[in-house]
Amino acid sequence: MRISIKSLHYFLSAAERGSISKAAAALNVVPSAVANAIEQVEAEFELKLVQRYPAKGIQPTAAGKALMRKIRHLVEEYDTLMLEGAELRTALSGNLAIGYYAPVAPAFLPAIAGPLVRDHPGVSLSFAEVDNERAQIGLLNGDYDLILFVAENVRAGISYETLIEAPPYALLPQDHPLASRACVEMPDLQGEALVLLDLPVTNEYYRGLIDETGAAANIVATASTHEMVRSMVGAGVGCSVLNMLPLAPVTYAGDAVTAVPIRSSVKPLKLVLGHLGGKPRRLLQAFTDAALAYFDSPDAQALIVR
Amino acid sequence: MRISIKSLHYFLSAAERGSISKAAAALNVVPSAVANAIEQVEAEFELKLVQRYPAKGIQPTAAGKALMRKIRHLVEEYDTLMLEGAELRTALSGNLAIGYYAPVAPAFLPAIAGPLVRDHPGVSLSFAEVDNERAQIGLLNGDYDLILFVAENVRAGISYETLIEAPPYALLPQDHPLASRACVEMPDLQGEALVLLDLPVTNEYYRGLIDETGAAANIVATASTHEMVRSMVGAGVGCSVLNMLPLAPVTYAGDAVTAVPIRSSVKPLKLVLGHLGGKPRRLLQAFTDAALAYFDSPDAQALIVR
DNA sequence: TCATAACTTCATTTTTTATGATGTTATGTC
DNA sequence: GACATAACATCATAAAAAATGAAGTTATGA
Repeated sequence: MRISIKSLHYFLSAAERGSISKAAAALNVVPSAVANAIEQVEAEFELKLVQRYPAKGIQPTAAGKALMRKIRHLVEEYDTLMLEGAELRTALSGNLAIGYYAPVAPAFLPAIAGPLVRDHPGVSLSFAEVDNERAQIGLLNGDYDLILFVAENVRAGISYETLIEAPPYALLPQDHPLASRACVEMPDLQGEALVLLDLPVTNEYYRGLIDETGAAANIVATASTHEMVRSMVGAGVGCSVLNMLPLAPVTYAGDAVTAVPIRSSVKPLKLVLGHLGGKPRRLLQAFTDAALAYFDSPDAQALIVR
Repeated sequence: MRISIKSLHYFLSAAERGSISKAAAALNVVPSAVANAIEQVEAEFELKLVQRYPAKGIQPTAAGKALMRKIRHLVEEYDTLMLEGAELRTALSGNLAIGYYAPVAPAFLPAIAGPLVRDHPGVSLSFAEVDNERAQIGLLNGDYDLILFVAENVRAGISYETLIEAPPYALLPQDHPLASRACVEMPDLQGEALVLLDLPVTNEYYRGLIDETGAAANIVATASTHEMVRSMVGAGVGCSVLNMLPLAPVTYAGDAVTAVPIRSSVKPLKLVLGHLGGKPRRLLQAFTDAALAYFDSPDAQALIVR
């Protein structure tokens, strides 16, 4: 790595123009700087690359011409890299890798992603559905540009913006006695058959909530996907406690379910957008802005129960 | 051209290893130099490219990984250039462009070129038959690596090695009265019909020689190719004065011709190998060596008449 | 002959890069 | 839980590289 790309560029510039001084003027440096670069390149390759004509200019030799082609190629590659780097930052294009832990994400991510990819040709998004831990690990080791996750046990080095705070709600079969209530409290669920979501963050969270009922919980089923829990409730297997609400009023099985807010002292879950801080790519910024705007709009209120 | 390829290389090295200190050890520099390069690259692209873990190492971000691929490509291109440059100098391969002004060149160039291309795969030679001026101009402006020409009016900047000195000889039809002589002098040709070679260097040269005959020359024909002159002589059109001799004893027309040395004060023509000085490519050096060896061997004596 | 336009050389200044010392942060061992 | 270790961070300083500017040299052309 003895010779700099700058010297190669100076050499090329002078060889192309057949003049050290013309090149120097074009490069905004003094001629001796260019002359120096030429000598440097010749010394590096140990070849005579230009013939000098004291008062007339210079002329590349046959070997010089052969090298010019190769150097021109390298310099173009360099310029391309710089351009691509600038684009990575400034252009709304390229791929954005997003990892998410948000069981109802299909209810809102399309609304955020849709306009972005529609308005900006060249933009592509990769979504990976993972658990809360994997999302954070993936962000930290460069698998994702951005993660959507729950702000519990946030790792050092991850910054985040809150998208929405989702308080727990009771999910009930439509014909359940409590379904017509405007609001319930945890003790109301005492003795009810419960179907719980069993995922890394959620199980701790729901256990804490269940403790408020005051008696041993009657957990009849757990499931690792949100929709399975919902469909269980729809089929009358039991009631559930969840935080975010899909927009569809019926389950996959076609049953209607009802969400009723829970009055509780247990804190809401915070759905956040995590990133690494520092200068973000423009595409990342655009996605972040779109997500924040979405969750700031009334549309997003349909995702929670209050 | 703000960021050097060295910094990019340092960045890449560290990002690939996930460690600044490991990279520094591999690059034989101090870790802070590598840390500096990373900051430089991040500043240049205005992007966060690596996540730093104080006591553990570093981890490229998604944007960092995207750039690593591009930088790796550039660094490889750079290494390739350096290698190609080294090869251009050291390897016996590539193309050598040769310009020549030597009417009997077909009699000896194949003997020089043949072994070279046979023994070294990857070597190719381009021969251009041009006049003495064009050969020199072509060397000076990089069209040829090497020229074979006559050392008359040699331009500044061209160095040369003498291959052979060719004294003038008389070319006679086989049945000419002078053909049996061991040696002639210019006055012997007085009154003879003459066929002369008319080319930039040669016409001046032969005029000077003809002046020695002492009387007005009887020039019955001139031609711009050596073989045309020879064939004219073979057909009995007249005698000629030439310097170099093809190995074939007969002309294209099938006639036998005889060469008889001329005792004269006019200096022989010097056939030389011209180049630009400075560090030559190895292929150029190899060709030069082969040419010098050939003209040093007894074979070459058959090309002149003494 | 002289002015001009190029290249060369070289001492000096400026900028960039590398070093080395010191501090901080996590890991793992006793 | 103290301590050794292995990383990265920071920063002043040293070393190296690049750029400048001032002569000097060599052709060209008026």
